Amino acid sequence: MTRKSSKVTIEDVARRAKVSPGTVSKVLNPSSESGRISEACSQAVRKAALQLGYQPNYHARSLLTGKARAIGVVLNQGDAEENGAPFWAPMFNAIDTTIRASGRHVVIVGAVDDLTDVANGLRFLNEHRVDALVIPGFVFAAHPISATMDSALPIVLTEFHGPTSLPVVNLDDAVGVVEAVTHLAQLGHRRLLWMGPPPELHRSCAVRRDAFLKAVQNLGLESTELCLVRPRTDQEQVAAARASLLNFIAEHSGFTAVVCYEETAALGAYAALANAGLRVPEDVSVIGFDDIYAPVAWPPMTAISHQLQKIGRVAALRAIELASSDTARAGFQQQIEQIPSQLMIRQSTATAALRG
Amino acid sequence: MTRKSSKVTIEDVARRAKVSPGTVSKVLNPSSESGRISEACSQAVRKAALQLGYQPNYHARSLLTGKARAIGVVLNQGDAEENGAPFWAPMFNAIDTTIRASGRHVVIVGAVDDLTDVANGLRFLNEHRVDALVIPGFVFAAHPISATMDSALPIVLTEFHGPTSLPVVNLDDAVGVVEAVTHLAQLGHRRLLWMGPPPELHRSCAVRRDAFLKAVQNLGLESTELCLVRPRTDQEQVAAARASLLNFIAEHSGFTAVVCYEETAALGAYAALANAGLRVPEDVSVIGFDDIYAPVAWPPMTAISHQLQKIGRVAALRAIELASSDTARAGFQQQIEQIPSQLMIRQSTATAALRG
DNA sequence: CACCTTTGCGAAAAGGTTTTCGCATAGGAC
DNA sequence: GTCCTATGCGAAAACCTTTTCGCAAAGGTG
Repeated sequence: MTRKSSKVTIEDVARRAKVSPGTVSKVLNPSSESGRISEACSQAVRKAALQLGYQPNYHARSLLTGKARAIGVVLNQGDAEENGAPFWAPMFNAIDTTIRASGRHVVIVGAVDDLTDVANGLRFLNEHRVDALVIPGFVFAAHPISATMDSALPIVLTEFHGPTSLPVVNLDDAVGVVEAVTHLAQLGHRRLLWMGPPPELHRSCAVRRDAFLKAVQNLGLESTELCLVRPRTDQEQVAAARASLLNFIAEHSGFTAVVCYEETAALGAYAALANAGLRVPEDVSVIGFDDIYAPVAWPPMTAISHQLQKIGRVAALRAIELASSDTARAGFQQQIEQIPSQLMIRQSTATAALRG
Repeated sequence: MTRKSSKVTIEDVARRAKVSPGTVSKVLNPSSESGRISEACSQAVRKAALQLGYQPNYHARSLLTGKARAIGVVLNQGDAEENGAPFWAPMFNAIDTTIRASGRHVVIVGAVDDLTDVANGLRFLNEHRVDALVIPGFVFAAHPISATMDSALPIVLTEFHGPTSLPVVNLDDAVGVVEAVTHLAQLGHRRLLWMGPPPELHRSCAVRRDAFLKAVQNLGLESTELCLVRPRTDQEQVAAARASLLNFIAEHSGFTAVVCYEETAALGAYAALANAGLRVPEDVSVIGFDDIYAPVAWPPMTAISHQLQKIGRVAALRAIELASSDTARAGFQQQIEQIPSQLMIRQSTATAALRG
């Protein structure tokens, strides 16, 4: 158990096992079929390596093979102000697990909205010679990747809706919304309320709202709409949604269920309904979107899941695939993967009350 | 703008600028004082590098210098079940920002509770020859680092309370609890309720509770205690806390404020109080701990911040420091940094009501 | 004019691994 | 006993950068 404190090289192992460095390499990387090794020799080498605590030098290997066996990931940290965007934690979780399961590792670069920072991160990833890249669409949209990146590097985009020939993994927002409306219809709800920011604000605002309106129409229901202002922080969003709905309730009535563009709006709805003396779900059912905060609301919130874990896993899988296929970049045909959003039914939805 | 698609080496640049590779290196890394370069030559090299889109090979450099200019980070992903522990997102955010600001990068390994996984990650980090390591205490406690890691590698622990000679960055749980009790006393509260798991469950359970009890005593207040069961998921914790408090209220009364071991308990308290017909904060004040969910509760929850960002930043700083000082490991004297938890006052605390 | 100093740049080694190529030895066949 | 083959292992090149050392040329001084 002699452990040389610092750097033990392949040569040290070779000396101890009384073989050549090349032989040690062959024993330790049985992949290459260039030359067989006797069992005795193999044993000796392995023993020496163990005794010396040998660990191959990652950089030497990567330098030679040209492969880093690493995948670069750019992550959206949101603003430093907000408490760190708990949003992408599940996604990173999935990416990391998937990539490490493939024997690779993750080199990560957090992207603040600051663009020079993004550029730095990308340059870094490129110098690192990672085998592939996973990039959130908003970063890609904002930064001219091609200028800094080796164009031969496989790239997978998440949540990107512009024109591109790169493989993309997107959330299909509409599926879950349709599920939600259907779920409400089955519970006997006839008059629904949509709460969300103006559709112009962002593509997803329009998509989710359109899906809602279309589903309502298809099922022969009625709907009203409450258009929200949208402050930046989560806390302000809750407060704004609450205030809006409270105003709205004072003048309108008749809806028995609310579907929200996002969770913070739904949390605001919880508060507004309580203040208006209405119970969730006995008087009004509420459905949120994203499914980060929903489980800890009371009652536990029925919500449409953003499927962050699934998106992360699929994106990582795609990246691994591209990284390993040497015939890579064969993908003339673009691959767009749509991950369906999914309704998670909890306890904020129930049979429609008879309200007028 | 001729961009050779793939690998352009320092030699290519040298050829184009009609100088030697060594000269190119000297121009591009002005750090080394071994030999001055004429302005004309410098210009030519820079131009050639730009035209070719040269980017130095990270692995070649690291192999030579023996330094990766990278810091390894092990992160607690919690169980795959839970939706990805939004908990550590702010901490990673801070670590990443700090490390990248120092010109290094982050090699990350997510630690599921699975120990063989941790071992793999650690081995990986070691092969990678990172310059320092940031490891959560629970991982360190569970895994015999010394066996796999080069012992010369600087390591910084976060949230570790066992005996060790390694530098540690911990949260000082007590400070915020004292602030919280003081805050309540100033608002006129005299009878407080503590809600938390049994103190034996975990060190932090005892520490926070003890701080609470001592503060109550010092300020001449009274307190009761509600001991909670603690299921694994956040959703179940909310439900359990709610049920417990609802029972408790039926038999006891007289407290005007609740201090909770964690946020999920506080969210449960919100729900229980509402169901019991008590308003927050008019009838009862509530204080939570961690400050992840607190901002989106309604009313926005006064909570003790776990200071994840600060812990991350300080740990990263310490790691960078150890990585750069070549005299490193000089630290005979252990450095324990205590980050004070901090009360974030929002709207779930108010002047004490007159309840009996 | 000769010699010395300074300045600018090239040559080459080092760093640790992988892999190809070729050599040597052992075993079998005739 | 000789020749051939198969098998096991060593030598050395290649990967790309950094850095030391030394050389050469230019400029200044005696």
